Amino acid sequence: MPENRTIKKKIGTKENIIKVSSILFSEHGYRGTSVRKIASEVGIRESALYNHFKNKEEIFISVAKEIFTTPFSSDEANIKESALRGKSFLQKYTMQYKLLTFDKKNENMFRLLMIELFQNKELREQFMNEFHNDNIKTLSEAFFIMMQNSLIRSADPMMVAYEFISTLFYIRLQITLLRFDSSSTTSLSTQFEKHVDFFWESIKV
Amino acid sequence: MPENRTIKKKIGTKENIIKVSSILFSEHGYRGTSVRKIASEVGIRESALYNHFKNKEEIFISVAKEIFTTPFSSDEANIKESALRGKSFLQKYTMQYKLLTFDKKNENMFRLLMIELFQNKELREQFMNEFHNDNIKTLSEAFFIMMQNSLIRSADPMMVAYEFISTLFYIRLQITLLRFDSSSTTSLSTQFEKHVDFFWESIKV
DNA sequence: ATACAAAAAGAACGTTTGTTCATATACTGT
DNA sequence: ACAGTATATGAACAAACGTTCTTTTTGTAT
Repeated sequence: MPENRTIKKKIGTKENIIKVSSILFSEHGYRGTSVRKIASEVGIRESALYNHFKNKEEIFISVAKEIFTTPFSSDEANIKESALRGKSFLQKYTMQYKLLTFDKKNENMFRLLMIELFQNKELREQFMNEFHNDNIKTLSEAFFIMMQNSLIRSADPMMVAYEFISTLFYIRLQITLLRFDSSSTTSLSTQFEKHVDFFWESIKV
Repeated sequence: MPENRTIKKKIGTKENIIKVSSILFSEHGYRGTSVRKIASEVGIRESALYNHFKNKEEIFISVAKEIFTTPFSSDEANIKESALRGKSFLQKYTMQYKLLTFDKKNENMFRLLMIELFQNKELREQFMNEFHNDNIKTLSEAFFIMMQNSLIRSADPMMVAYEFISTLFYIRLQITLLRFDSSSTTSLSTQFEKHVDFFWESIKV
């Protein structure tokens, strides 16, 4: 059983299609990506695609599945403990967010999300629910704990979480935009840390 | 000379094309809008379009011009005075931003911007320059004045402006998303005001 | 080696796309 | 009323699109 032939050739065609498609979709969008382009990039004819997927939309669905499957905040259980550390919790959280921003795969998926957001109702709902609400939930819990322990001033935890996450999102969008044009992100890369500093000064008691 | 025939019929065809196109583009994007669809919506044949525009892209350019021509902050001169009023300046600024968010025309242009942002390099640059930097410039000036007059705590004015504008943007994006699906925005519509309140509490001295 | 299933190729299909061109109609100034 | 220009029409085009066939090749289990 020759597992992998030369270097890493014998990767399944189906996975290859998804991989190639995720790059193309995240660069040119759904409409801007033709099945012929996908096929040629995979190295097969377009008709061969249909041995693996029913149609183009099914390919997109397979790709889009990965948009929201981010292993973010793997340790939800011990939020209560880490939230007690106040600022360093925010720093850790932000660092994870920054990592996603610069991670090639997550970057592509974020770009795809932005491109198709207004073209795909399901994506819109997932953005509002999973992407937004999950983050708000996690953060507001942490802020609530900080308030209980008088680490930060009293306010609506959801509101504070909203304020915190919105800036993270905006930084991520700008960085993703710059990187799409291969522009320098040096002036923005420290924005994450500066945001935490500013925000902590804003809420600390 | 019969100026306007029945009600307001004799509006020029060219303006009509732009008007119709701006709606279609902002709903389905550039690729998702065909010249035939535009023509039929205007009430002419697709060939007649080419009497007014060289090609499809020229139509888009005419539409896209209106994205950044927002009569925002009409009174840039008296920023120094209004900034002295501290929080009420932020409230006024935010109210203008909120108005744009809910204004049908500006809403469409914002949506178009978001849809085409990753498909159009020129749009990306304009977003970073005009859309972002102009706002940062205006706001940072105001914050600088507030600091000079000890209305707010000392910090990098650009940084403070960035923090302030990023949340405005995020609220706008979410509202635009919800309104696109005709969903209720009641829970979000007060977010603008709450943001100003929270932010002022964060920076006031 | 043979048989069978999976995957790829090649050709073709019906649409839709943006655009062009020759022709017809409508409007405007003299 | 007439000429000239601007605008609309209808037909046609070449190219690209997603998809569906039939046929060939490949890989695998017996």
